[in-house]
Amino acid sequence: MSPSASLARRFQQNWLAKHPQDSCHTGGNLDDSLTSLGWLQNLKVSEITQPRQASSPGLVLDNRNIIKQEPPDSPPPLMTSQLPKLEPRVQIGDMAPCCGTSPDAIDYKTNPYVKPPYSYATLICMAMKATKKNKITLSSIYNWITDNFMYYRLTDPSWQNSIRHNLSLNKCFEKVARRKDEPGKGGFWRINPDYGDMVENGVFKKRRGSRDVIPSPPLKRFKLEDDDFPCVSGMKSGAREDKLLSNGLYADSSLDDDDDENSLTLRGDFNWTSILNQDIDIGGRTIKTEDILDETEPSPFMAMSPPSSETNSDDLGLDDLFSQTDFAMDLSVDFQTNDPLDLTVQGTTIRPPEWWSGDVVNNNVDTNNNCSGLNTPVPPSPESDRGDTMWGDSLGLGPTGNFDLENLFDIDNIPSPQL
DNA sequence: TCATGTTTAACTGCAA
DNA sequence: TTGCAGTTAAACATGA
Repeated sequence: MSPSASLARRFQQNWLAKHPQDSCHTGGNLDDSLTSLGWLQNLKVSEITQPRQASSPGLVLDNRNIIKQEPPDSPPPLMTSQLPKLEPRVQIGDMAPCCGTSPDAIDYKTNPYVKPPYSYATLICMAMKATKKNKITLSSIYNWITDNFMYYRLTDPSWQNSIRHNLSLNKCFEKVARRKDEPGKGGFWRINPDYGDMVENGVFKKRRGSRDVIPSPPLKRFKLEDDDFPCVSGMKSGAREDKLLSNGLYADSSLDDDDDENSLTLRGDFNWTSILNQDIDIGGRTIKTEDILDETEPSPFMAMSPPSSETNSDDLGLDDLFSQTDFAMDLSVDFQTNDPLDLTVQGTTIRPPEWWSGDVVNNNVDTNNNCSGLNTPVPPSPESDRGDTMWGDSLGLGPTGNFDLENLFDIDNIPSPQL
């Protein structure tokens, strides 16, 4: 078992020992795993969109921030037991990169060939779950889906019609009118409280499978950028404007200003081992894990624990953090297919240590929105400094260096969040 | 003009 | 076989 898998298992065991109520939806009427959406309650969105097993050789940053290829026995992501037991259809003729792998190994986040086995209603629920607020705009639903499922990023946009159709037709979804003083187009959508129980107990079935798999990549809208920066490859040209941070990473605008203006997401795959066993070097300072973990404030590390079933989704609790917080780093190119992969990285709400005043001297600011490279720590951009999160626009920093989070998975060593 | 939202219709696959 | 759920396509209206 790989180190990450071992850590994850240890963490899961410890967590379940402490929170037996989270031992899941195994009883009652929730055991119909195909039709139950009870798992949505405890869903950590990033787990769905990250591979259980890399479909292509993973690339990681080593202790010196040098990109290297991950060993073939790359660790699975954490807590996959919370995923619904769906069985994506993979048909003969599917020459996707997942060819030769089990359906479980399909990485829907990067695999453009296989349609995710989730119904549109489920996708909408996921997107709604992923937003910090209890309402979401249509465009944010689009963006969330395209951000988390490569298939929809590249395929014909007719699926958006189906999303709208679902929102309008499905009584489980409710439109929330935009206030007159609120700028923007269209209204908001949320899960109808009257149907909340139905949603949680499973009203949506798995999507039909007949047209789930297409024989060739649906590259109708795919366009490589003119430059060769891998971090921008795969972005839809003009479709949306992610904020390019000064370190070459993208701040995710999928949860747009209507939903979560403080959210920065880092998309793509992510090697937990390389992250969890390292200190973080920022601006020449090494940040210890314990300096980041703050029991009074949410952090990505807290978010790696499964949500308590007692979490109130209306509060900013772990539930929100699960959906908000991803740590991911995808690196350049899939060696098997040469497909460009998303290089952006996710993370939210790491509070900077006290000494961090935002005045770190660094000359690597790239004001031309060009990639500075993943390995180049850069200071905050003055004009975009909101001072809200270490990973946000204000501080365009990536995890560069080492941080040891071995103890992270011993939850006894972590203060329980006050929910 | 385009995004958003509604509605209708045809189709497929699954389960009873 | 039939009904239902889900998908897809299309037409149309509305508003920014």
